[in-house]
Amino acid sequence: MRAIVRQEQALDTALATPPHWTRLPRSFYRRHPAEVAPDLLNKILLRDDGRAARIVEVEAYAGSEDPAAHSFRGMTARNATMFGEAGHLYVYFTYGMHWGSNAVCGEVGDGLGVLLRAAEPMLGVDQMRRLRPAARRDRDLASGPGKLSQAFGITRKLDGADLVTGTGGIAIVSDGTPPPDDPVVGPRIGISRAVDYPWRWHVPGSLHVSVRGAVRKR
DNA sequence: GAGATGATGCCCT
DNA sequence: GGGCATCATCTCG
Repeated sequence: MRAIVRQEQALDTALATPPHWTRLPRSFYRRHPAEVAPDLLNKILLRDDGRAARIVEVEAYAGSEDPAAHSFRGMTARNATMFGEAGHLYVYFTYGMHWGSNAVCGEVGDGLGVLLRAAEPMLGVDQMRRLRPAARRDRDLASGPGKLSQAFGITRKLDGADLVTGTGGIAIVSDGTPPPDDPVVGPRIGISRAVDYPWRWHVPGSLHVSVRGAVRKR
């Protein structure tokens, strides 16, 4: 309990550092991920040590209506967080080496989420560089789901963290920048089922997205 | 228990 | 644009 209080205070400190950053309400996440995802563009992923990056690319995953979603076949030990309360972080491990970060959406039991695919580093960039020695340029620090998770130190330990309150040491906040009016919409990446769902969005012109132009094949 | 398979990233060309 | 690294999780038996 005391640890939770410390974490929330730490987030408050981080929120106070750049003025006027605000939390998102829980209701923001209690919608279909295809609505939440584009609204997450230009929001800010924030850690309690001050690391911050603007979200520039996302994908929606829609539970039982989406064969590509981890939650498609129902709840398992791995994806249980995805079936919990909206606004929490669902973290999974894949390809034997990469972590993926999702914001849980909808209502309890739905298994809906938005994969955070790429972000533009804003604060704490030195720390991100230390965690991502392979990145040659700053645009490589978080230009992919695995890279983003690595730059933010996101592992299984953060599965279930509350992105609304910051409990767990990570949150998504707003600096008042609205989502883009004209986000780039296209097919999702790195999946083999339901590849034609146009559920990937990114900020037009951003140099920090995972793939620009042509869609990656699989 | 074994076998298959990824919501990928890196490096090289 | 392609090869490869590398293992948790799921599924089936």
